[in-house]
Amino acid sequence: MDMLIFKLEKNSKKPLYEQLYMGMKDAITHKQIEVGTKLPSKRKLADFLNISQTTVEIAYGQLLAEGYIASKPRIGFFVEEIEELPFIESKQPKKIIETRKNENEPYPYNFHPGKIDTESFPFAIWRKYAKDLFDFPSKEYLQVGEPQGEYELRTEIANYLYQSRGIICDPEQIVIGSGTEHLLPMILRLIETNSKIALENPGYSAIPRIHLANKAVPISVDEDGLIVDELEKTDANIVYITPSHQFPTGAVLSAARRTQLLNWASKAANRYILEDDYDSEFRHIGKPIPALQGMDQNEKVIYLSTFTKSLMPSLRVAYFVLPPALLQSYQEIFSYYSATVPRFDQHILANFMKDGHFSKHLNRMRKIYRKKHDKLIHTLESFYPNISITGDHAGMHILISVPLAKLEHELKQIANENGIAVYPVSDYLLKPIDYDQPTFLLGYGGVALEDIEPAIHKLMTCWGINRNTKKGKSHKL
Amino acid sequence: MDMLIFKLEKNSKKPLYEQLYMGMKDAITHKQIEVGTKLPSKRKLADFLNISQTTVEIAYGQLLAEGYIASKPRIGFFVEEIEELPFIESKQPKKIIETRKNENEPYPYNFHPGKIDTESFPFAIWRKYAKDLFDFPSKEYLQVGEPQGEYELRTEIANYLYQSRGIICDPEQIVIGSGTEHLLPMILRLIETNSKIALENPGYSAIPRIHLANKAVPISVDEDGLIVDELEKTDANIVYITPSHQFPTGAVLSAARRTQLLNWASKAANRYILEDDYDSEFRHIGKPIPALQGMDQNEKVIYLSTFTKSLMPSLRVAYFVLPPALLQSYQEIFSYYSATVPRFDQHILANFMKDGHFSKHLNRMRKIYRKKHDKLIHTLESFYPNISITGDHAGMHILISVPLAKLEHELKQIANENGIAVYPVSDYLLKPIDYDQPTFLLGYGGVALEDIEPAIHKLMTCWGINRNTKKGKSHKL
DNA sequence: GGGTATTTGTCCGTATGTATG
DNA sequence: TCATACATACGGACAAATACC
Repeated sequence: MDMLIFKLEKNSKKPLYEQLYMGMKDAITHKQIEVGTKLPSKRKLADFLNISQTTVEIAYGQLLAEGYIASKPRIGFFVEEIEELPFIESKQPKKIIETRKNENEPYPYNFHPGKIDTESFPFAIWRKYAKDLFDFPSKEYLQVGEPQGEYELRTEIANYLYQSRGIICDPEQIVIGSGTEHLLPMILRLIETNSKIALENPGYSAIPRIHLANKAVPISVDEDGLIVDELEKTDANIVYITPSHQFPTGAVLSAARRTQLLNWASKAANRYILEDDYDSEFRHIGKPIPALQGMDQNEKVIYLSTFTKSLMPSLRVAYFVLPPALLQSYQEIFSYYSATVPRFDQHILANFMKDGHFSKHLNRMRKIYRKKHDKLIHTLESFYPNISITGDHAGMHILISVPLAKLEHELKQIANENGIAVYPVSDYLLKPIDYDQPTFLLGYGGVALEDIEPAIHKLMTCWGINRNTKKGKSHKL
Repeated sequence: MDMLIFKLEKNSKKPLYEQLYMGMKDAITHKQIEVGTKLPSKRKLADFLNISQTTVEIAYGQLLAEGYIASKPRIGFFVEEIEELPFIESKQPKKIIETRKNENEPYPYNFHPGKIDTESFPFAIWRKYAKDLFDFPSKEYLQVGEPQGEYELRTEIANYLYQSRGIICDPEQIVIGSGTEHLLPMILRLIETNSKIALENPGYSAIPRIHLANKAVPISVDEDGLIVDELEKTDANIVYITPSHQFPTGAVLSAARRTQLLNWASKAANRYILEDDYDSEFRHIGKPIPALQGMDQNEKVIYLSTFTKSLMPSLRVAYFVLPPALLQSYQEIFSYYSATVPRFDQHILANFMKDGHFSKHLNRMRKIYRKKHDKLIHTLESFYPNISITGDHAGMHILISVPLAKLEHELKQIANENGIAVYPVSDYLLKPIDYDQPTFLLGYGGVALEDIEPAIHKLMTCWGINRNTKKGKSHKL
């Protein structure tokens, strides 16, 4: 062993013990030191290398923990037999084709309806809660958690739903999962294996694309929301609906339609309403629209929501609230499932909510989105009065219809080439609808406030829509 | 209308407009105002109630937004037609079943095969990576990520698979998701909508329980793993298999069966093999068993694995590796999906792996599990030679068969009452199999090293199995 | 039938208390 | 502590529909 030479650089950024540890580990794995060899004692090696005993001790300790060497107290350290994972020599050199998508946002102005404003996220607070959790970690949090999600988080969600949406529910009724898309199949399975689901048209496009293409029934939407008359003519037994702010048209399900829908559901035991309340937090005019669930006397509404818009999309926390009558069958069927959101994230979020940071954050974001909304509406109305706007008042996107004789995807292409991403409403159609004019979603969540006006001007310029310099008329409600 | 009396309390904590809104909403829903009635004008009502016009205006605006009333500009507000709400009298009052599991571990000795050793998890290092991520957070990480998962993590997984399992794949082939249970339906959909899946019997019980109950075909398992002859007699086109360490029997799929299985798959275009390599990291004797995927020349193997055993169950990170031929259809079908693991966790894990902590941790854990494994085997063999042990050599659990004339669930019950959790093999049966003797899974991941011997003694005592005090024979490899 | 005053919804500016940072 | 911003509430300007003479 005295043949081994370790290159230790005192000025390296790597600590000395790590250099020593790496050197010895390499020597052992490359069989430069025979198995069973006694290593030099801490004192000897420290003297030889002109470093402290402690440094050697740390390096040896690390090797010991990982099983490269074994310690015989008062005798010495000995090299262990290694069964490290084998390096399988492959015939061809390892070549991994780099086909990675460009991470850089290709569109300077991206009006994607799913983007949120990231400027105001309270990273510092979030980090504090993450840090707190790991500072005094519960080792139990490493193990698999409750299938419905952590009880602490479900409690906070129940409180939040009561205070902000008037929904009275017990944490037991809540099921947490990573994304609406993954909760839906659970709900479908829960109700009936051969359920037929009705969807809004246009509507949230991921739903039909995911599982249900063949069984999904499209139902039209007008300014009062889903046309329940149409639903009544189908044989669907489940309806997926966004009553507070129909996606993407922004329609609010009217009171008449609400009762009609609840009546429809009450007429058969296997009929259920899936209420997706995805962005109820952001209503720019008046109070939030009450949830359908609150009117439900017959346990026919399954309330579904997420933190995607209200906190961040990347956390992937969604949840649903089961009517008590469905609880038992849920527990029978899904006791073998496990919650899909990491437990640490669930507890970070739960603590974040518990201390009131979530509602504060919501208040902050409401203001920000309202400002962006107002700016966008104002820009469009002042300069482009020929463009009709629908679906404002709430959420993080609007719909615009432009008086042009081109196809939506042509206009989208033109916009894209000019660095602007817009999203044709036809992308959200389950069944074709003839729109009088090309219609697009403009999500303003991901566009900076100061970028909104320039972005709109650029968009209209590339579409060949002239700016109306006359002082625009005012916006009608 | 002048008959209606609204109780407005100026000093109430509820704002005036909300009191008015609630009052009118109640009146409308309870049919106290007839449909079509013209409501009093803003000014009239404001005068009458001695409040401001604006207050009335806001209340009317809210009712308008929710569709209880309609506005005819310059004429007035009119009550809309609303159906009566149904109310189905439920027989029993709604009561929520309090089913929260006791958070405290009810079993001092829990041999659950899914439990891991939590004592050695490097919380400090993990916290450091979490902290680093939030110290200089990329705001982009709040937005939705790539559907397949973060490229950085997929790169690390590809490197890891190459180095530890000899699997050559591109990060593009990897899809990350929260748990095997959620990735499986994706794979099934990818291959064929009407796929029929064959499962090992006994096998990972969650699989059939989750989606596939009616379509799943059980295939028997012997000491050489899945009996491929049986598979060939079915019309299944997908087989889910754990070749390296069959769950739960521990059998290794023999070389002969491997080629037979690959040949089976090559005989039809829609045949695929799902190789679940869930605990290949922990093999206690000899080199790791090579992955089936490495033998596959025909792009018929979809490799599936997770960090559940190797890191922690609660992180919920699983992934699969698609053969290049399936990549395109994946991207067509699932481009609208989003990855189900929070981006922050993905990056923490990626950085953790990048800096070598994952392989360090694996080396450390291998050593720990081997010690527990050896202790468990040694205890059983020394003191209870009548108990036959199978499925050792790898993973984090073994199977024991006890020479008792009782039913498995009776024995389980007895054990539970004595504070010991054991898991009958019948829990993992898709189709009943007659075992000569009651057989149980003993997972030693979650039992402390020093608890193993006392736990076994206590278990055997409560089952009435006597300790053999003769010095036990040595364990045969 | 035409002119005018009134009523109406809509829109806007502003004062006050309160919560937020 | 102080400044800011917002929710709430108030009064009034405007234009369209209506009623009245």
